[in-house]
Formats: sequence, structure tokens, C-alpha cells
Amino acid sequence: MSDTCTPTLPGFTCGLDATLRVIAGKWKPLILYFLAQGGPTRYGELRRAMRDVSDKMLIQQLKELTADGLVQRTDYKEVPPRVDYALTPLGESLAQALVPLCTWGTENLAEVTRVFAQRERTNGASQPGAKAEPSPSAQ
Amino acid sequence: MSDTCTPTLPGFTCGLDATLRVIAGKWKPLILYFLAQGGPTRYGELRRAMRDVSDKMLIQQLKELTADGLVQRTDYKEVPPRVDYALTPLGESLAQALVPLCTWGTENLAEVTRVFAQRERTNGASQPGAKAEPSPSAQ
DNA sequence: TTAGGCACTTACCAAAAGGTGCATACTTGT
DNA sequence: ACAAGTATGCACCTTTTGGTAAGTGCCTAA
Repeated sequence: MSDTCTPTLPGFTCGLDATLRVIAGKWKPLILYFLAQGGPTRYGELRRAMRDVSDKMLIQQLKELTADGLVQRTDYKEVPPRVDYALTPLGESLAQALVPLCTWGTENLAEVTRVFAQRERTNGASQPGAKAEPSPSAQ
Repeated sequence: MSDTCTPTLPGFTCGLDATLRVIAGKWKPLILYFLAQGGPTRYGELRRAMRDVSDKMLIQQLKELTADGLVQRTDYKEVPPRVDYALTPLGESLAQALVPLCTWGTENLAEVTRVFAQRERTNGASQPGAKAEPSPSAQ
């Protein structure tokens, strides 16, 4: 890692820290991902595209991304509500910076998968009360 | 974002998702950051370098990173305990993938800083007791 | 008329993440 | 003898995060 991670910044330990705080949130990277793929996307589409996300969560994350200047919300003040979301230039640059992480995850998928299988095994084994969750529906 | 974010992977929505789950944790990116800077680092050094981290947290994150094969723990079985941590090749490749995020954070520091100041202002504004009771006995 | 889609909002809760502080076993410095 | 440092473990508690379910106002299709 080079010195692009300049320490002692205003509120962050380094640029990496700052970035990670911006994209912190279960669905934000995914939202960025979807928006980076196609152009402006309507709320409902996004909602259906990202399975397992609730309205509350999606709206919340979109609001933050919007407030943070990463996505732009367009509200066509129409009769049945119509709103769409798109990346701002800032959002697009961030999406670009995420590409290497996508790549890393994809290239090292085997290891990562193994690692997570391991984690689950370890967690399950150390539970004294050992309660068997029937179907912990994707998280 | 290109198609390095191949959807429909084993347990993840995309490579990005996988990566982010690996580095999830308040101190992990920072640990990676420090280890990427210099070579093997002793526990105590790391501890002092990252101010505001507790033993519990640092140990916990180091354990996970070790279990995940990103860092290597070396225990010289000595009289006063001596242990050091270093990045594995996998850890180093991940650190490399993090560089663009460091860069993005640094380059867009002004915007990011503004954004966070904004967030705090927004949060702080709803704090005064002038509002309705938000149930003080939170769980 | 009733059902349903749209883009949200709200109240309430459970789980996870993180933090504090004390304990360990052993050694060195004072 | 006693404090301090070494790398960690453990119990307990608070904060943050995420999830569920319901409701809002408006409009259209059946």
C-alpha cells in the first residue's frame, strides 16, 4: 500500500478509513453496483433487483447516498409517484475505485468461500446452547 | 463498474460483496494498512500504533484476519510472550486492492469531510429535548 | 367497490458489533 | 515485595444496525 493512505487527516485515520465510512451499510455497495451497471433506475426496479432488501433499508441507504452526494434522486412530480436514482460523478468515481475489490473478490472466490465456510463451522461448534436455526434466510 | 462483479456467486451477490464481508470490522482495514506499511509487527506495537483500539477488539480482529488467511501470526514461544503479525500473500493482494479506495478517500477528502460534518449536524439537530420522547429506556 | 401498485414512513424489536474492565501466568526492573 | 509489561481470555453491558409489519395518500385496473 502506498502513501495514498496519508495518516492524520481531519476526522479519519486515512483515506481508506474515510472511504469505508462512506460505503458502510449493508446495501450501499450493492446499490452503487446496480446503479453503475445501467443508467437511472426507478425505486421499484432497484427494490426488485436486490432481493431480500426491505423498503426501510433501501430507502434509508438511498437517502444517505443521496445526502452524501453519491447518487442523485430525481422526483418527477407525477400522479402515481415516480422517482429515479442515478450516480453522480462522485458516485461514479467511487464505483470505479470499487472495481479492484470486485476483482479481488472474484479472483479469490475460492479462498473467500472456504474462509466463510470455516467461520460458520467455528461459530456453530462453539455454541453451548446449540440451537438449530431451521432456515436463517440469507443475510 | 465492469463485470468483475459477476452476480450469482455461491454465497455472495458479487465479488465486491465477498470482499467487503472479509474486511468488515471496525479495525481490519486499518490493521491491513499498518501491516502493509512495514513488515512483521508485534502485537504491542500495533496496539500502540492504532490509538483508541481496545485489546479485545484488536485481538478479535487479528484472530479473524488470521483465520481468514490474510495475516500470519508467529508465536515465538518465549518467556515474556512474543508474537508478531504479518500479511500473507493473500493479505497483500487485498491490501493492493484497497489502494484505490485510499486514493479515492484522499482525493475526495474535501467532499467526504463536508458530508460527515453534514451528517453530524443532521443528527445533532434532532437531539434537543424539544422533540417528542424517544423512549429513554432503550434496549 | 375493492384490490393493488407506487414511493415512501413509522413504531417496535432482535441481533450484532463494539467497549470496559478484570484476570491470567510469567518475568524483569526497582 | 511490588509494579509494570507481555499477549490474551472472559463477562457484562451499551450502541448501532438491520428487520418486520403496518400505515399513508394517491391513482388505475377489474
